[in-house]
Order: sequence, then C-alpha cells, then structure tokens
Amino acid sequence: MREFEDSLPLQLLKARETTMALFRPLLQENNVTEQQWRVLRALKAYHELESKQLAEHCCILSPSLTGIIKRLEQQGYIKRKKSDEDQRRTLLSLTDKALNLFERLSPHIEEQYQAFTKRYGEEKMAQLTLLLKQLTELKV
Amino acid sequence: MREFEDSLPLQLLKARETTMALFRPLLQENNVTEQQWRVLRALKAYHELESKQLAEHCCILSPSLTGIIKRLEQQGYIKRKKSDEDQRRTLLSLTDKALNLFERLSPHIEEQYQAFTKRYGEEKMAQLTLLLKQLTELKV
DNA sequence: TTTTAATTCTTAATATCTAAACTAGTATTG
DNA sequence: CAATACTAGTTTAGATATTAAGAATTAAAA
Repeated sequence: MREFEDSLPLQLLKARETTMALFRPLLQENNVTEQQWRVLRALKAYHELESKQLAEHCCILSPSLTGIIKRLEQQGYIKRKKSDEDQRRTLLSLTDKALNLFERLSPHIEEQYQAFTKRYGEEKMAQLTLLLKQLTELKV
Repeated sequence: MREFEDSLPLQLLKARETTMALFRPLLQENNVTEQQWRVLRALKAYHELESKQLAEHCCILSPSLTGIIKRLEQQGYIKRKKSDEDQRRTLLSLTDKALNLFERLSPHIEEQYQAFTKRYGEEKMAQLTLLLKQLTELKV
C-alpha cells in the first residue's frame, strides 16, 4: 500500500494550501472568499459568461455557483441579464464596484506572486506549470 | 494583471480534480467521502493519532475534523480513547471494519494509480512530486 | 499557590461542496 | 403540432470549510 504522504492528490492539496496562504489575508481583509475571488477573476478575464461556462472555468459546480452568484450580486460585484436567444441562460458580468476592487487588490496580488516566484525559482515555476498543464490535459 | 488560467492555485486545483476523478467512483461506491478516506488513510499510516495531529496530516481544520470523526465513529470505522496523561487529548485509531475496507479497496486504488502513472509518465510523475514537495516546504 | 496563559477540542454561524431531484425553456422526433 | 428528449439553472439534503468564540484541562507566572 502506497504511503500516505506519497498520495498525489494530497501533495497537490498541500501545495495549493501553501500558495493560497499568500493571498488569503488580503482577500479576508476585503471580505471576499476564495471562491468569490475566483469567480470575479474569471469574469474579469472573459467579460461576460453564462453560469455554466463560469462554473467550468472556476472548477465550481453549478449548485455552488448559484449561491456564490447570489451573494456576489447582493454585494454589488456582479450583474446578471437573461439571454435574448435562450431564456434558460443567464449572462453574468462585473460591475464598476468589482473593477474598483481589482484596481485596489491587483498590485498587492502581483507583488505576492513576484516574491513567491523569486523564492521558489522562475525555472521551477515554469516547469511546474508545464507539468500541471500536461496532467490536467489527461482528463479526457 | 495576470491572466486567469495562469493562476498557480487554479492550476493546482484543476490538477487535483483530475487525479481525484480516478478514485472518486470507487469511494462513492463504498459510501466514503474524499475527506473521510483521507482521514482513514492517515490513521492507517500512523496507527494512532491525536485529533490535532490528524488534522495537520490531512489538511483539515479542527472544526471540520470534529464532524468527520463523529460520522466515521458512527459508521464504525474509527474508535477514540482519552489520553491518560492529558485529559484534553483524544487518541484515534482504526477498527477492524476499517482495515477490511482497505483490504477491499487498496488493490483497485493501486491499479488506478499505476495506470495513471503509465499514462502520464513515470519520469514526469517523479519530477512533479519533487517540485510539489519543494513548493510545500517553502511554507515556513 | 492562586492567578494567568496556553492548549485541545468543540460549538456556532455562514459559505461551499456533492449528488440527486426538480423547474422551466428549448430542441427533436413522429 | 404533440409527445419526448435535452439543457441551464435551481433547490434540497447532508457533508465539509472557515472564522470566531467557548469549555475543559494543563502549564506557566506572579
């Protein structure tokens, strides 16, 4: 039987914990959860998305996203509108308040990222990114 | 601003999803959740642990672990006893029922692992493991 | 030794995860 | 066009995550 710490899912989980630790304090100061931030970032990158696509990009299941969107809307960070062609679809996008949030946070995020990359090593960072990408592409 | 998909935490999350997809069906067939399985595996590796150490190994916070342990105990997979020296501590260990579960599942788990390693490549697997370990050790 | 501080575990409140069932709108087929 | 199948999104129920606060016990300091 494989040893506990050799488990690849666990290694990935711990690595993720380590990286998220860099950003968590900043997010917490601004009352944004980790998942909310993921959703906001996806919407910033794609400008307008349907709920299903958003879920795909963020690795969040639809039922979770329903609640996350509801709360983000209440906080005034995102707006929704019904699609004209298909009444089932909802189009989501950011508000100005959300864009302001990015203005404020992005510099600090980037700073953390740079500092971390330096500590870890640019080369390793590139290697790791490549390996992760190749792994994820095995999915199908 | 960094592009959405370049986010290291997101890459780690997706990679983890990919690897967990290998084992999820098996766990689900046996009515064990991902976290429960993680706890059981840690206890198998260390034989006896306090709640706090267990949380550490499993990357699960104490409040979550309280509930997980309660349910695992109800299902007859783990047993608890109070420490003699320190009444605050609770010692946890596996029952025979849990050991039987491992007998049944381990071969299939290992099989999935082997197949995946083959697809991904042994060399890459080793590289990835090393990079993740080095990353996680930056924590402190 | 009495008070204070630290530690282990639990509870509470809110957010999220997961699988399954459900609603409403759309597309297909006969 | 009516019956059926499919799709996007939601709700539900139970499990877990996260932060803060609380209870019990032990260690440290005055």
